[in-house]
Amino acid sequence: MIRYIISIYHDGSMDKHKQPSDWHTKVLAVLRKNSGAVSAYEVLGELRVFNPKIAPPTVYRALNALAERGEVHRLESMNAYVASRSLKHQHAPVLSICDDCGRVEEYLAPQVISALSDITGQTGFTSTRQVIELHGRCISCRDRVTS
Amino acid sequence: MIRYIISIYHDGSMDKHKQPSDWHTKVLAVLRKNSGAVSAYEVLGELRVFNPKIAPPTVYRALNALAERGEVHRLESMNAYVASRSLKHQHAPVLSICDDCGRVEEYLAPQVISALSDITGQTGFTSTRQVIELHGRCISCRDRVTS
DNA sequence: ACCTGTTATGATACGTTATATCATATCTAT
DNA sequence: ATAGATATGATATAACGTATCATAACAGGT
Ligand SMILES: [Zn+2]
Ligand SMILES: [Zn+2]
Ligand SMILES: [Zn+2]
Ligand SMILES: [Zn+2]
Repeated sequence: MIRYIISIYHDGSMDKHKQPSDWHTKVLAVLRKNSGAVSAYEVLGELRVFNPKIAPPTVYRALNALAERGEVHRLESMNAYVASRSLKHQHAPVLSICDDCGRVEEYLAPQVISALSDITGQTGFTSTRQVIELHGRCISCRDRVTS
Repeated sequence: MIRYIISIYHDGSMDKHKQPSDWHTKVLAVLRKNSGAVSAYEVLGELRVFNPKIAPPTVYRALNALAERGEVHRLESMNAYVASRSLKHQHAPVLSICDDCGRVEEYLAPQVISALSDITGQTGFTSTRQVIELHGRCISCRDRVTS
């Protein structure tokens, strides 16, 4: 059954919602613009374009929701976030972070995950979340400067 | 050549140093007392026993120095610290963190590290630091509760 | 159309984690 | 002694994250 609903707003709140309330989409767009890590407060700054009064909990709620859906990854070693590159996540990604240019790449590495579960299997530890982050230097940064 | 030095303090500063200034040792002791993650500010709290006026930079300096020497590990996914268990680190450890009891274990896993360098090797990324943290449930917590 | 319980969003305030900066003290070598 | 390098103390503030409560939107039953 399809219902057509005309919402009635008892105050001016409808106006607020013309500039629509889907922050998730906007947060994701900010992250996708960027090839590297973006902090929650950087996202917050960019979203002030749409609403100068936006507050941290709005951003963190969006980031957490997107992370649960696998659309963004939190870079635990940087307290920052990055948009996901690969569509499906069978398992946790390996994230490489170039400390020179900030670029983050994402790899699906079943061998790594299974090597990890070999280890934990021996000890009885049951892992529900894997954080695998590699810091270093990407190939273009290595080519760019002599060292 | 051995030199015997009698330090001369032009003010009362010698008294401050009877309660000696090696915070590194004290920070490490606090972490070793604990089988799990300890936040920098928890360490700070414990060190107030020795000097109520101790400030965050002192603790962070000690933690960073200890981490560089491999005596403690920073748990990036918890913004906390743990004393190292294994004496020598040929390479980055795998850290398992029980989200129930907080216990942290440390594994040396050459297979994991080499699986990781296989991946990055293909892309030209040169990794200088590896963060590998597993969240989940340790065996004693699994046995303790039915689930 | 109304009531009701549930979920999402807005808003305020606060808690936690980390560092910049500058002053002082200590050490080392000359 | 002096000077440069390194470590520590002290203050302030920046950066990151969440608890809490109020309001709004949504969906189901009457
Ligand atoms: Zn991804
Ligand atoms: Zn780079
Ligand atoms: Zn260790
Ligand atoms: Zn446990």
